[in-house]
Amino acid sequence: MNFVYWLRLLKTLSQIKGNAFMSKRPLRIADIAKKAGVSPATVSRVLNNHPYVRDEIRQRVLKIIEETGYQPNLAARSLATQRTGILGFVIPRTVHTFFSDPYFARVTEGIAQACNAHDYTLSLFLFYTVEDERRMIPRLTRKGLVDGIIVQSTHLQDEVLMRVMDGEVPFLLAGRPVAPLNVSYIDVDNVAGGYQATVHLLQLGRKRVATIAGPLTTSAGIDRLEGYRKALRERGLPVDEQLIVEGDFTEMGGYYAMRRLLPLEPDAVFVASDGMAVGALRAIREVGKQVPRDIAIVGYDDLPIAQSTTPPLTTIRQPILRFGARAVEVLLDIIENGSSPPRRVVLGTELVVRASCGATI
Amino acid sequence: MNFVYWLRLLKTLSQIKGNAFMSKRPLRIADIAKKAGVSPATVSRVLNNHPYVRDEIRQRVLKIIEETGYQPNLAARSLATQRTGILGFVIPRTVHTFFSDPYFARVTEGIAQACNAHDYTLSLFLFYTVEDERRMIPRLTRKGLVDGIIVQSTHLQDEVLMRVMDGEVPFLLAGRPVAPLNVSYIDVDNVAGGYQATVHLLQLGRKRVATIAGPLTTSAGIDRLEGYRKALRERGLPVDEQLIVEGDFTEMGGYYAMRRLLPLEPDAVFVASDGMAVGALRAIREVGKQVPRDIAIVGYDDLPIAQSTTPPLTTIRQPILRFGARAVEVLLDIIENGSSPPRRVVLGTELVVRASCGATI
DNA sequence: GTGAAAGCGCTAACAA
DNA sequence: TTGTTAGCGCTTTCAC
Repeated sequence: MNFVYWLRLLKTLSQIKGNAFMSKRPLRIADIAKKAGVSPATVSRVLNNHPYVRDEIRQRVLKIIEETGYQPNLAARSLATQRTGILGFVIPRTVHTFFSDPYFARVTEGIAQACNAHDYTLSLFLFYTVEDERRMIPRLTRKGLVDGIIVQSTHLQDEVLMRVMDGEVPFLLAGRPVAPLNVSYIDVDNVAGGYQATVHLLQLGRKRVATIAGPLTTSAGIDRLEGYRKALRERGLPVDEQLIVEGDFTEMGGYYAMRRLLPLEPDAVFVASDGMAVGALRAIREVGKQVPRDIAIVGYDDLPIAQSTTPPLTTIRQPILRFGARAVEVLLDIIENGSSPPRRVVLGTELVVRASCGATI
Repeated sequence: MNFVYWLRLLKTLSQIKGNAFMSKRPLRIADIAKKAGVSPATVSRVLNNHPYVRDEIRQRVLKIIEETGYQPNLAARSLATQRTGILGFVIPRTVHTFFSDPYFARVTEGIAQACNAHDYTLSLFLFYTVEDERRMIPRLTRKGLVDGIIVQSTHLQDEVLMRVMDGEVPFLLAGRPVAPLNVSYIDVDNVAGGYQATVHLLQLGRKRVATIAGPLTTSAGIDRLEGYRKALRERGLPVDEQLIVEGDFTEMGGYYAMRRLLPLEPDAVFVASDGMAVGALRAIREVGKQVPRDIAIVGYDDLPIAQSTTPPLTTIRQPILRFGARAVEVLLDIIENGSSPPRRVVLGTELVVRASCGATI
């Protein structure tokens, strides 16, 4: 019994059993048409919910589709319609916190849910090296792979953004671009968020309010800091540049930023992300100071972790899931109706008071 | 100047500037062929690195492709080759911790990196509702969308798994299936990991070693607990079922599990994930006990957070990134060479000693 | 309402 | 080595 014979045997067996070991040829639209005694065009109409199909025939076709488990071949459909039903979510190389910042997992979830709801498939493009970007971007930006792209906003002049802008595929930025580009974006009102947080601390009577900012190469970092400055300015308070330390949205970054801040004896800190706030709490605990008694803390994001720190974090809630969902909706709108004029969607934030700010609840 | 006129103007402008505002028709292979004075077939050969193309011609074609920025239409290629160049990563609805457990973000990263390296695109299928699954699975399991699927292993008899097994698309389970199915999977040696952790605690002289297990509906939960049992058994120690508490891989779950354990006064706990360990540490801190003096802790995963807890976590390191990378490799192998015989890949674990176990380093 | 036929843009077998 | 040609499976005019 030689190998080829054995292979053929297996193949036969698998066909008899009808399992997928070596699968028979998938059904095509023509097969369904024949079984239903209609033309492929009619089956296609049924598939795509076109009007002008006699109801009796529609039912007959649907029944056969149901019985056979027929699924249209998506590659063929894409070729014919010039649509793939896939949306891309792109994280440029310069966003190195995709993993360490739970924020991104959450946004991804929001986008995924919205894709499910709108019957789109989500493709994730995580770039790590220049080589990754060089190879994948050209595909991404040509028709035939994705119908639209959500690009995570990042450093000024990021190459990914430039090339996506230059491409043929509709796109939307997740996060305001740092430079004032004429593109569509969706963002959270980070200035308002930073402002809310800082005002809250000031209203609680704190005198030396410091901030651990996000990376000042990102609009989120810049805007939250701007909100902080605005709050001080409006109340006629001086902005002490020493009390502003830049972090990188990671726990470690928050820890080290807080260590730099501690000798300056702030009595409150607005930390521009919950992740960094966790690190800041650790730094404070290590020197034996108490939160909120000695130092009050307000974070940003309202990730689940904010409820589990000791003490629980007062924080600025971003509607992260809704952010992802809206991003998909806006992108679909752009795909349908063109990218002009650019869409600008800004979602609001909300102060969530817990224990770390020292407010009596 | 009415609206239509204005639109037409913009369109003209955009064409002059050559930007993508309203893009001209993308180039096809025939256009390149004409410019190069060869046939489409030759261009195709160049594109696909076929031999038997005269070098001079190859260069000429490549030059034109370069100049024009031509990119082949992927839908058309997919239709012709019956390959899409897309791999799917599926998270069934019953895995509700995709967001809260950083483990998944990490695995996703590993898979994404490997996809980049192998020139595949990654599609993410996060299911939340039965409805999601009902609608998306049939697509997923028919040729034309993805070339292969990585399915996150989950509860016994999960519907997703059943339907993927029944489909036409090659697949690989991430995580041993709970039931002994005749399918390919990749897993970490969780029994060995649980064993290592428990033995370590016993060797440090701990007498009442408890465990916070993962969900016992998952193979990871089951196997890590089995490792714990095995360690006690081998040393002739009794397994006190009271000292085994089931968690859910979340921080909250770890917290509550530890609260149940505290009255039983264990002097050590093997916690089956770092996330749960963070919760356990919090519960211990709240009752004023000290780690590792009163209670020693060993976690599982070696996520970055393990380095930032107080005290830093001794833990079992899983090669998560490598797990994702290997998963892709094995899946590609299955796609190339068929799913029979089933592949079984099991990666090793490693004990990382930090402070929480009380070992003098 | 329905069917015939012409693509969608690429690959691959076959012929030259 | 290269070109010709026939699909890949679906949608969509256009005619009936």
